[in-house]
Amino acid sequence: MKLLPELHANLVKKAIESAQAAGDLPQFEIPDIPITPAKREGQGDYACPVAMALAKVAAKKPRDIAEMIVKHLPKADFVSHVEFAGPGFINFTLSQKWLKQQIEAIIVEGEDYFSLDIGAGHKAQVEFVSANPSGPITIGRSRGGIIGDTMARLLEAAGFDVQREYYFNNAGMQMVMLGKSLKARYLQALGQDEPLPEGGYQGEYLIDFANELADEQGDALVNADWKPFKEFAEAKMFEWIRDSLAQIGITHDNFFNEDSMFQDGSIWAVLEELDERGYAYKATEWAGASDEEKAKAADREPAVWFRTTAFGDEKDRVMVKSDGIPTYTLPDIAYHKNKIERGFDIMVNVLGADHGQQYKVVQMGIEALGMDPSGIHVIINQMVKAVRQNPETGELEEIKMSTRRGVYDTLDELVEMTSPDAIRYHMLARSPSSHLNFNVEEVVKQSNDNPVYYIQNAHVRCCGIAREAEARGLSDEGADISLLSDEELAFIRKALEMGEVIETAVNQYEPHKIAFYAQELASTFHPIYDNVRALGEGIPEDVTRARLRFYHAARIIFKRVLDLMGMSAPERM
RNA sequence: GCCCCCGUAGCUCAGUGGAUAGAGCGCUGGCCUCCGGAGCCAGAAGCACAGGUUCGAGUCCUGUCGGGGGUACCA
Repeated sequence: MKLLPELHANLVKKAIESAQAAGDLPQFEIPDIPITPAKREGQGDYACPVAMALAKVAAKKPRDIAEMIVKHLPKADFVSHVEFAGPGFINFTLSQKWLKQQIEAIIVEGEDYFSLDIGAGHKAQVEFVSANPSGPITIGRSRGGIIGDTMARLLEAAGFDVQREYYFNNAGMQMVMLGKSLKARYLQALGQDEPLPEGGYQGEYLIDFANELADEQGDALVNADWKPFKEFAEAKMFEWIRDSLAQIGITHDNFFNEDSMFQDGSIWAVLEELDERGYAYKATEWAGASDEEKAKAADREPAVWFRTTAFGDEKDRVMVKSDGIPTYTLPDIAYHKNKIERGFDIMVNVLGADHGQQYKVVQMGIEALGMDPSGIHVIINQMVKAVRQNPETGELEEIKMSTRRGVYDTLDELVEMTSPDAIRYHMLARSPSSHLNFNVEEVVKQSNDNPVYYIQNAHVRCCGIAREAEARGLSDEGADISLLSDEELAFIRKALEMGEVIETAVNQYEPHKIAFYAQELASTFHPIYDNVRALGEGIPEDVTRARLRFYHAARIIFKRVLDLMGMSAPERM
C-alpha cells in the first residue's frame, strides 16, 4: 500500500516549489514536510504544520504561507478538499470516492494490501530471547521474545527478508554448574545423600530431569563427571524452551552457538585484528587504573584488555581473563562481526535492561575493527515485574520472581493461567523502555473485559455477519460501494493508517505501536457494528450487499492486524 | 559516585516539537425482543518539581526529588 503521509508530503513539496516559481513564496530550502493524522473532527484527515516552521525562512505569517501552499497544491485523486486553519495548519480531507475504491482493493489484494515495499530487496535479522539453556523461560524473557517476534513480523510486513535468530552459549561456567547440579539431583534420585553444589541450580525441574535420567540409565552414571549431565540437561532444556516459546507463537529460524566461534577460530581472529589495530593490550590492570585498582590487581596474572576508552568508555574492558578464557565481550564482538558479514542491512538486537549496557562495548568493538555498526539496532526492554493485588490492602505488590520455585515465574505457568493471545497483547502493549508491571490477575480474572478480546471480537463479528449472510443465501458480489455512509468510511480511513503505523514501528524499532493501533481500530469498528446493520428487515438488498462488502473488508483488516501481533483471529468466541 | 530507563487520571499505560493531552481497567448513570452484550452512549478524574531553549514543550536541555537496572578478570 501507499503511505498517505508520504503522498501528502509530496503534494506540499510540489506546491511550495510551484509557489516559489510563481513568486508567491520567496526562495528557501524546502525542509522535511511533516504530515500527521488529524486529531479531531473538523480538521480533515491529515494535517501539515509546515507553514509554521517556515515562518522564519519565508519571512511571512504562517497563515499566509499556508494559503499560498494551498493555492498551488496540485490535484490528487485521494484528496477531495484542502483548507488552511488555526495558526497555520493545512488540513487535507480524503476523497470519499477514493476511500470507497480502497474497499475493493483490500478485498482483491487481501492481507497483502497492507504490505509495504520499504524493505524490498533488503535483509533484516532480529535476534531475541537468546537465553542460555540453563532454566525455563521466565515471564521476563518472554517480553523480549514477544517484542522481537513482533518486530520481525513488522519488518516482514514492511517488505524485508527477515531471519529470526537465537544466540546462546552452552560452554560457560553456568552450564558446568547446571551439569553438576543435575548430577547431585541424579545421585539423590538414586537415594544418595548428595548436596547441591554451592551456587548450584535449585530449580525443581532438575529433580524431574534427574528422575528421568535415573529411569533411563539406572546407576550407570554414578561415576561420570558433570559432562553427560550437562549435555542431558541442555538437550532437555532446549526442548522445553522451544516448546514454551512455540506456545505463544514464537519460533526461530536459526540457533547460533557461541561455541562455534571458538571452534572455527573466529574469536581469536577478532582478537588478533584488534591487537593489530592497537586496541588490545596485555596487563594486570587497565591503562588508566587508579592506585587503588592497581593494588587490588597486584597479585593477578595479566589479562588482555580492550581499549574502549579510545571510544569514550570510562575504563577499558577485559576481553581475555588471566586464565586465558575470554569474557563475554570478545565473543559478542565476534558474533556481531559475523552478523554483519552475513549481509544483513538491518540487525535488531532485543536485550533486557540487565544486559543493556553491553551493546555499547559491542559497538565500540565493531568500530575498532573498522566496520560500520550503523546497521545494528538495539531494543532494550526494561524489566518485568509480576504483580498482583494484595487482598487486604488493595495495593499492587510484587510477586517475587524466582527460578527456584516462584509461583508465577515461568511462561508456561502464565500460559496455563491465561492464554497466548492475552500474554502477547499485554506484553506488547507497552513501550519497551517502560518498566512493565504485569498484573497477572488482571490478565486472568478480567479477561472477559480486556482489550485482547475486544480486538478479536471485531473479527468475530465480521465472521458472524458473513456466516449469517451465507445462511441466508446473500452475497456481496457486485456490491455498489457508493451506498456506504461516512461512518463506514471513517473506519476505512482508520484502517489505511496501518501502513503508517507499520512504517513508524519499523523505523523507530517500536513494535508496541501496533498494539495501540489495533485497539483504536477496534474502537472505531464496534460503534459501526452497532449502528450499521447489514442484515435485517427493512434494509434494501443493495444496501445489504454494500454493507456485506464493507464487513468483508473489515474482516481482512482485523485478520491482518492480529497477524502482525502474532495473535489468533478467531471466527467465534 | 558514574551510566541507562522510568515518573502523565484511583490503577495499568499511550502520546513522530504542533490545534482542546488519549485509551483500557475501576467508578457513576443510561441503552438489549439486534448479524453472538466479550457490545454501545454519557460522566468525574492527570503531565513529580524548578529553571532554560522555541513562534509553540508531556515531548528537547540543565538541576532537584522519587522508583528500577547496570557499574566484575559473571553472561
